[in-house]
Amino acid sequence: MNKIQNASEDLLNAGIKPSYQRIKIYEFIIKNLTHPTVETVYKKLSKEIPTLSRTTVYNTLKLFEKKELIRSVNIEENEMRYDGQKHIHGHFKCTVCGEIFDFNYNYNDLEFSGLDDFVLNQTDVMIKGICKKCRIKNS
Amino acid sequence: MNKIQNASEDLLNAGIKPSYQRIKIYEFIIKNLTHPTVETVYKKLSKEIPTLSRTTVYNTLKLFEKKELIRSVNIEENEMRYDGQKHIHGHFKCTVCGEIFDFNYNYNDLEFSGLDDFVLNQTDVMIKGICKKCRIKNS
DNA sequence: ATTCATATTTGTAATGGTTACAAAATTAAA
DNA sequence: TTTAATTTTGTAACCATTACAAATATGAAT
Ligand SMILES: [Mn+2]
Ligand SMILES: [Mn+2]
Ligand SMILES: [Zn+2]
Ligand SMILES: [Zn+2]
Repeated sequence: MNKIQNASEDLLNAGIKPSYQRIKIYEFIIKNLTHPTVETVYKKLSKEIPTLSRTTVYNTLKLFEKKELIRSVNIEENEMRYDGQKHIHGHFKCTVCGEIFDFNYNYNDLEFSGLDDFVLNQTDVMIKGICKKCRIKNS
Repeated sequence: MNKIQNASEDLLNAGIKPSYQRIKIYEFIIKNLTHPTVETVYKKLSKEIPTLSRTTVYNTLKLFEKKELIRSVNIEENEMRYDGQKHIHGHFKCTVCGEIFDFNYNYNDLEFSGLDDFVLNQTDVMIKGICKKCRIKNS
């Protein structure tokens, strides 16, 4: 049922004016689902947009997140990462290679106690460990 | 079955030499279960230990975490928090008042897919929303 | 087309949490 | 007491992020 839309339409639907920079940043995020940092987005897009500013990337990604177009991933302790996938899923960080993997879990299986009358807006499940590749490499 | 121990014994059991500063920092963390920041620990203990250095607090809390005496909580995006409670529990951050609440969930209810042959070392469940007090206040 | 107001982008400076580092102080062994 | 090892301290550096104002782009009104 997902209507295929282009970047401009997505931005307009979120109430964001689709400027050139915003379209390019949005397209990068939804096409590169590797949880890139601001610096990664900036470096890659700078080749295409030589005048691009880091501040624009920071502000634009923050704007996208506020408008719920994308999500931020905070598993890295020092640097923010962004995620173009909006469906509920968890993140696994390999402490050896640093890569961040997606995984699925059933949100409805989670029962919380101690949060009566709280409003729950966003749930994040984060796991740290060793990925398959690194586990085998260091046999 | 938990044997009641004093701070020195806990530190020794973890392989940490119980210096004066380490004992005080450890006691503060296990007695103040409000997920304090480094700055909070430093400010409070400075009254008791006027010569205390921020660096000591940073290094000591990092050491405690590595030796699995305490846990770090990363739900605050800019500042690290520390937690003297080691049992598995989740963290809720109120986006209005900023307070961080503990909640319980059943770890065994969580079934992951996509992590076959991965080594899982640490799981964190974090929720953002509005706490009861703030929800009522802003009726 | 020109003027004007608004929105967006840009570059630089400042902020703030954290880390690096070496000197000072403490502890323990010889 | 010497000596070496450990711990603590204070300062400087680091670096991701934010603040801010100038520059640029957009769009409507005249
Ligand atoms: Mn993801
Ligand atoms: Mn806790
Ligand atoms: Zn790995
Ligand atoms: Zn609250």
